[in-house]
Amino acid sequence: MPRQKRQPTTVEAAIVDMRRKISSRALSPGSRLPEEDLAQAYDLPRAKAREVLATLEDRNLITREPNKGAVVSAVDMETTYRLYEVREALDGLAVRLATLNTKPSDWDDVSELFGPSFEESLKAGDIDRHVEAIETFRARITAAARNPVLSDLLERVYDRTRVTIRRVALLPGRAAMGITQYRAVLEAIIRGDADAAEQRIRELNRSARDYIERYKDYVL
Amino acid sequence: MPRQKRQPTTVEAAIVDMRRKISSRALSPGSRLPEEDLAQAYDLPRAKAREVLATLEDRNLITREPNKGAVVSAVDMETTYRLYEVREALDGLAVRLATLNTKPSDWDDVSELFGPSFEESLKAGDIDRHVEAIETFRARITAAARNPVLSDLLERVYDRTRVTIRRVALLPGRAAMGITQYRAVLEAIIRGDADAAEQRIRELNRSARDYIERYKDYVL
DNA sequence: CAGATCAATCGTGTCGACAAAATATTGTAC
DNA sequence: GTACAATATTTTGTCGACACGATTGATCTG
Repeated sequence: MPRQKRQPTTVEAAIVDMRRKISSRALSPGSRLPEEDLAQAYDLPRAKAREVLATLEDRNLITREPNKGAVVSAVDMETTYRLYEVREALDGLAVRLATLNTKPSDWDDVSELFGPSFEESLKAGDIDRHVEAIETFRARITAAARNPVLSDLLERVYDRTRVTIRRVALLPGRAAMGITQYRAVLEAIIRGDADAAEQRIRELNRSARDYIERYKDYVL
Repeated sequence: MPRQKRQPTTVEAAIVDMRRKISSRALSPGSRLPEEDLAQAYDLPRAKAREVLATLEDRNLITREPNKGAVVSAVDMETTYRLYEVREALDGLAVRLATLNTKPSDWDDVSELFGPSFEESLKAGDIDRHVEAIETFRARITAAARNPVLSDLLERVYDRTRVTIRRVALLPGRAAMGITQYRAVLEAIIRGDADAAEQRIRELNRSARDYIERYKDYVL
């Protein structure tokens, strides 16, 4: 159950926060989510807490059963595989659009982020920092794509893969490989080569998916 | 407001039906959707009617304002354009997967549907039949792709383009062009050429989008 | 007649209460 | 101690009532 917080008070804010909590595993699969707890946590009336739950259910983040309540969904291997199939296509489009919509200097700060400090945080075992850099890059790509429909769908997919991403980053060799691949994507974007950029992020997703399949016992 | 129907009684059924009503313009943009009307129409308590509204809002089919209520959203040109950008990528993936997952004989019935009767229904001005054939084809593709995540996202996109599709089919020359293009897609699928099939449905979507842009005053 | 003010109405927002179902706990018998 | 039955508790489901905001229409005034 989420902890107290007296600020949000709106259904939208509660949904955003719950998505974050679920996709980051601050709430783990199987956790129960009583309406009353939600209502208290976000200072909402129970009717609105139910709206939040209905929305989360429609986003496939929780399942609800009549007279039993809501529990956080687990993501199985099959679904993860399907999520990555879709991600490959959507990320590809996002990167393509981002390349077409930006000029090289727009990526100066990301280049900085992907410089030596990218390896350092990894060597220091700071996975949080590593993942955060990647999330920043992806957020920038999504924004640069300037397609709200795409952003919306990608967020729905990310919400269901975020935890897996984190675990994949811990697998032997994966993070180092990721660094190389993300830099390759960024290089193509800066170079203005949309085809190459799309191709490279597709490869990146495929290789992440391969890792997940190979190490599924540790990741899921 | 939706008319009475004493069967569904479940939130899920109400959502499906409302999605259909909105995307088919049985409910036009700007229509108001009072909670009480929804509740009566589907024989639901008001609390569950609110869950339906919350879900429809999250799917971008309606907008709600505090103390005012819900109205059916209009889809503007900009959004339509973005929807088609995403469709191109998702349809491409769906067709690719469908090609890989099927054998030629799986498409016998669709071939029948896309035979001479395809032109006949158009010549007879039977747009409903024409559009229905296309929807059947797309449903088959989605099912053959065997990716629930993809199906889910595509439905969300279709819900927001369905009306436009219908109107595009009425534009001069578009339907005839569509017939050729859909047949080309089907041919590539049957031939087992996933690359060609994906390329062709992407072209199809692009050309539909071009039509929409050219005739936007009549379509939106 | 224009414009402001007020009243009535409609629909949402919120609360409280309780029924109904599922689950957990306790009690009892063997 | 186990198995089963009865009971208590928890949580969802539903209803009714009413406050509040927004909108509409009527009335009054200059």
